[in-house]
Amino acid sequence: MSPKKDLTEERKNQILDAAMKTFTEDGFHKTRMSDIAETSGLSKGSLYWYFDSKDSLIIHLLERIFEPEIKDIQTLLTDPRSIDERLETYVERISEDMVKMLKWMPLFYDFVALAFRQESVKNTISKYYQRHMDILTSLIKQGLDRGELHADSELEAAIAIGSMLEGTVILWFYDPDKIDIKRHVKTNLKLLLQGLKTPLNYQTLDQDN
Amino acid sequence: MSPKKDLTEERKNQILDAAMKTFTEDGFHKTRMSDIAETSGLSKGSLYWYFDSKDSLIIHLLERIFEPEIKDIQTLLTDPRSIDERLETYVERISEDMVKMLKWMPLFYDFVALAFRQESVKNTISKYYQRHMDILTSLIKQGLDRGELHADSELEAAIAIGSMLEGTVILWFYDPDKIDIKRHVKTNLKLLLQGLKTPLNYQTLDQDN
DNA sequence: TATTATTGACTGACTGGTCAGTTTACTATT
DNA sequence: AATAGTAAACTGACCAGTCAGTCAATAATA
Repeated sequence: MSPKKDLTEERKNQILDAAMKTFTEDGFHKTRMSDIAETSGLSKGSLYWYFDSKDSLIIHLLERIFEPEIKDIQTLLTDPRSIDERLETYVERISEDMVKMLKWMPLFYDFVALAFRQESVKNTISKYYQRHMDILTSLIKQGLDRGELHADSELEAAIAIGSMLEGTVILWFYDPDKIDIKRHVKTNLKLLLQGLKTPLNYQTLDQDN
Repeated sequence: MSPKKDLTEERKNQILDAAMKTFTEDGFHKTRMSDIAETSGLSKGSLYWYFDSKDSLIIHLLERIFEPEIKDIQTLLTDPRSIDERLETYVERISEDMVKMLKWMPLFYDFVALAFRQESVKNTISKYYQRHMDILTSLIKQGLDRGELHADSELEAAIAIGSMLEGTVILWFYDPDKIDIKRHVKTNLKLLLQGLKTPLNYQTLDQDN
């Protein structure tokens, strides 16, 4: 018997959209709640009707960013193709997501910096990272079981691919003109797969030249 | 002649030490100039005697962090050993530096986040990244010229190694218990070198797209 | 009318940077 | 050796704002 139609979802989205935009453009710290209010078309009081605090917006935004990305790649676990092909598809999807998210990078790095001081932010980010790595590790495990890849452990290989992905974005940030994320992620993966296909790759390195 | 002994260097260091400590512990934004004054044992006015602003402390701190690291690895360019050995030494030194710097990570990520909004911060970070990559690229070029490695370009290979290094730190942050920076950097490099020693590894890449 | 939704003026704690004035440590003069 | 002179080094109260969050009043709806 609500006396008014429930606008909660719509209003929350209005506010989160506005927060995402202003946080990205002006930075989390410089952004005022009144800026978000103005951008969202609501009043400052309404922001506090739907959200507890400025900080609580962070967690909700992080979830909005990560959730769709994860769902997308989960399908690869039951894909019938070879590991090569699937890993290639995996990093392709990830790098496409990354490129799409490039515009939100300033926002994301504000949050990473905050994660060092706020347990809740750190936990949210780590949780999604964990789910990513789980998928990647499962994929590689399948490759090892089938003898398509060679590594001491699926985790080691997953870490190699995972750090390559994360690192490429950082390098892009440091030097956007020189780094083409999609292209470099692809060549970097080939290099790693080459290594992962060579038996004995973790033993001593010196063979013929 | 100056009527007083020049204390500039000593005082600047006092202030930068205090800034580094408080920025790391409390974050750049939460740290007050009065906190730095208190920690340094000087007054707030003195801070402004030696530095223009709170922001200008960032640039000076970044330089203090990066400069010694760069000088250390430059010696590898004229080292007579094989590329394998030198690259291994390279990533070992870098990862040792990284481990030493782990305690300053919160500070560093505050600065990375700031780099998105402040050209001067971004330029300082990019400049040092550039110098790192130049050294790495030269090293790899030597390997290609001698036929010890195979890649389309020394830059591509340097980017592969560079992103792996940066990415491993990120992964450590997301999951410090699972990631051992020194160990994973080492195994990740082995994987990449394995790929870089296999001829023709970039062959089929530039066709599509 | 009862409940939910919305508003924006208001509060009070907080801060980067300033500046008028003080202290310090050295030099020059006697 | 004592004194005066001097510029650098230093101080901290103060200013002019800023902002997250509150709340009393009001609107809209069932």
